[in-house]
Amino acid sequence: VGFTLIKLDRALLTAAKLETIELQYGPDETVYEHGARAQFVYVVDEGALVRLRLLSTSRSSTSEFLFPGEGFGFEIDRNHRDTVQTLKPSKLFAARKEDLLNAATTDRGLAKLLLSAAVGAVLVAEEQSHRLRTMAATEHIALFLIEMERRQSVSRKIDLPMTRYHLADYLGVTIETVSRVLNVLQEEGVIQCLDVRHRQIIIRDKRRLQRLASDASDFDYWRKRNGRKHTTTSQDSDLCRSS
Amino acid sequence: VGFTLIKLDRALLTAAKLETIELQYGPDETVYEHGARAQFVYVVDEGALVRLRLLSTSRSSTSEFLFPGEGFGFEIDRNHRDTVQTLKPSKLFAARKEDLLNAATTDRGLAKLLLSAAVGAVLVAEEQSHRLRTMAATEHIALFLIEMERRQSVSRKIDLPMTRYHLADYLGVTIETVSRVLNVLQEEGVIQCLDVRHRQIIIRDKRRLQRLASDASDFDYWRKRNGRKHTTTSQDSDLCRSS
DNA sequence: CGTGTAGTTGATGCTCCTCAATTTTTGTGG
DNA sequence: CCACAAAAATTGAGGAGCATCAACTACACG
Repeated sequence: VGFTLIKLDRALLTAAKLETIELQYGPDETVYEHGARAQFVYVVDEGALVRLRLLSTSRSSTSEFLFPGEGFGFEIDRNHRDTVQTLKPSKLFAARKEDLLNAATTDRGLAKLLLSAAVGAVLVAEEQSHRLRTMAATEHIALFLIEMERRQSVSRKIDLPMTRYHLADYLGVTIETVSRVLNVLQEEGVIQCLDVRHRQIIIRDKRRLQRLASDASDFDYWRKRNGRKHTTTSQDSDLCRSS
Repeated sequence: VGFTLIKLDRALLTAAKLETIELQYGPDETVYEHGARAQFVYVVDEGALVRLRLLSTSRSSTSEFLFPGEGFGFEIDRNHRDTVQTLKPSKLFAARKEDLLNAATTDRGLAKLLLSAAVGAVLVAEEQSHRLRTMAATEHIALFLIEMERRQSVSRKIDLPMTRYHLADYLGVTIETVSRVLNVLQEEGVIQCLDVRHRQIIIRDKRRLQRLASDASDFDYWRKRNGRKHTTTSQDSDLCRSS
């Protein structure tokens, strides 16, 4: 799954042949904030970023994470509705939104690409809604790990550049739950954590992880405390082999 | 909030000046199914519909409800990814997707409208994700009622044409929870149900409902069972008067 | 070496789901 | 119009799943 407030990507900006500016950021810097003028659109070249909403009183809500090749920042209105921050040192390409829109009015192929990008972003956002409605914490985290592996293409090793807070806000659970689930996944040998902060992970049993992503009802992080709940000895009920 | 897989609406189709077909449906009929060829885009003229995904094993997941003036059915790919069904007798206008796209290539204003519609759909879908992440059942249902009132413009009286199943799948809770919450809202005098099936509702205390939509921690449907939990006498904590 | 931040771990119980029984409504044929 | 069955909605008991709060550990950075 790619992403974003209109799913721009590197291919789109290349197709548009726009003048681009190269931007370098350190860790934990803000690219733009909620309310800022939306003059540019961006594509990630290196690094990792997070797109979020600042909420009134309580904590923020993470909309998505951004990796190389993925774009963000396109708005129809004059101002940004979200905030984007770097998670580690990052390199971006920025192009003027006006230039992109102008190019789209003359180049029909580009206009169609732009529309496809927007429709793609709707599909991704609706998929996320669907997951939040139906998936339990363990399933959700398992699926997240699988997608992180796909998006980072550095085979098998996953780098989680975000904090537990970002991760928890994105998945709709608490940081404690994320911590516990990752811990049990490691104890069970499904994943292996390389560093102390558990931000580098290797998937050891991808099949199992995929099964957990579609149904984790026989696998929960409190199992060790309570003992099992389903004693039906169905440790591999073959019904969910969808993906 | 309007909606949809690219937020088409009546204004957009009018602007496009396309040839449209008028369609009449009875209750519980299917407009199109998942996988069907996506040849047309639609706008609701009368009635109410539901857009959903059919899931593999378990029950379906409701993406949104559609009311007069709202559009649906736009796809970039050749096939529909969702299913749309009527909730009651409905009248639709349909236009050829090809005609719309062709019109957009010659009319730049229309192309921009189309793009705006798509970006608007992203915003709505992300808002929905945000709610599913952060809101509790009572808050979610309260907000749903408020939005239904806004969208139906027939002042104060809300018509809920969907079943409890659709409602529950849309909000990410069970039908029992929906039933219980509506019941307590009625007992508390916040709403009043006109018919036996609780499908016609009048909002009696909109302020209270708005407060519940942003924080229902001092109001829950099991309060009568357990007694209160927060005895802090903060019955109107003015901090959230955002909308 | 303290201080701060990120993350873990444990105890407790709220929130809501699950399952089952019941009631109400709708639809159908006599 | 009235049985009858099927569907929709309500209601209750009980407990699963996860949040909350608090204490704790480990590293990072002056």
